[in-house]
Amino acid sequence: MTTASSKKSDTNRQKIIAAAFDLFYHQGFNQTSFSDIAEAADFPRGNFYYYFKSKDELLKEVVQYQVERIKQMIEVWDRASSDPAERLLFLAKMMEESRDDVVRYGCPLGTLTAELGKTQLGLQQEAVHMFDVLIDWVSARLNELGYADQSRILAMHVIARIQGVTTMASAYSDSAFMDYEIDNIRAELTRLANRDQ
Amino acid sequence: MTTASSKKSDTNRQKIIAAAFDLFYHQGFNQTSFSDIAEAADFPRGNFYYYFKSKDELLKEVVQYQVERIKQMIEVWDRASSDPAERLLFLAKMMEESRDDVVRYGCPLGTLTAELGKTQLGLQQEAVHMFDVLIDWVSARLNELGYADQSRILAMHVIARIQGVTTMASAYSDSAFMDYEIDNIRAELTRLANRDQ
DNA sequence: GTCTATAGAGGGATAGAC
DNA sequence: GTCTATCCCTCTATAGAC
Repeated sequence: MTTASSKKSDTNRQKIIAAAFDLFYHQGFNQTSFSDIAEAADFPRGNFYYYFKSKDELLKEVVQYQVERIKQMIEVWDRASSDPAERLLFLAKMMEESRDDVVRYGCPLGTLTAELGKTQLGLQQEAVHMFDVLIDWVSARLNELGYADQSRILAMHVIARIQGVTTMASAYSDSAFMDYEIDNIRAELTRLANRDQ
Repeated sequence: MTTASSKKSDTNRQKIIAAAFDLFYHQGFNQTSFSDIAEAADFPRGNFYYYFKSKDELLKEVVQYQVERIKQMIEVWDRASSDPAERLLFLAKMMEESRDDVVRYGCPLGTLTAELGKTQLGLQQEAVHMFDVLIDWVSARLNELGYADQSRILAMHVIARIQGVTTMASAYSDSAFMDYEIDNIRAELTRLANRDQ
């Protein structure tokens, strides 16, 4: 069967992937067991291997799921404005909306790639695809603003700024610091947009 | 015995703590087993509980060990200059010196607190003491530069900048980005020192 | 296609011989 | 004070009943 099917097992797969993403975020990848996932997604523990070849395979699908979610988020931004400067400011809005989760658990992208970077480099390379989507988009906007060959490293700089904020805000459970830095980042995005190159 | 002793068991303790710090950094806390530590510090696995009550207890001592090391690093900086602006620039030098390790494994402070923040908040609070030492010191220097009540949040900002760089540089194994951002941070430290408040 | 049972390895922690 | 042996638990993964 080559066409997309919509069997019950497919919706189960989706439930498992969504539950796994939340658990990886809240507990870490290596600290999340099949039992945890089975309980959260409400299926028998042993069924896992009917849906996925291995835990690594699950991670790859979780990453793909999150990549799609990030792309959808960006599509919403792009529909809301066609001005590159305005579009970039949605990064600050994203930080505001995820504030409480970030203060409690850190950034789902940053903490996952950091964990996997220790001893699971292959999986880290998969997880980095989540960052790629954001960086590609920021880079494209900066390119429109005239930054040309500097756009990619500046995009990484912007994402790094955000990562630093999430790390310290969650280390100290400090929402006020997060708010303070969201303003700082909004200001830097505005400065980037207004400075002629 | 109330006076400090220097038995063989004390040097063994130190060996274990140093080995555990390296392993926690390279593998993560929860991914490091007693077997790993015993092998690295060359002592029998079962002896662990002669030296430490539990793995949590070991972590606390590892944090204290690292706190002392950071304090020693700062003492060297303070001896090398008495000018607050010059002193702050040692943060950039620190990044240069740890560059290769950071690109490979991330920041030992940031990745440890991020891991523990997921499900071991008590241990995270211990680990954050490592950040406290740096932030207190940066804050004191900014205070000398006239930032008064802003000095603490600006100190957190500076450390957050560094954290963001380590996260992205290690996610992408990108030394060039790290170098680029070390220059950025050096520039920001200089700006902070020169702007009158 | 769904589930139970369990294998096999490795984790933290303990008891007790020397 | 040092080390061996081992307990009990949980983990990933598999075999095979239904």
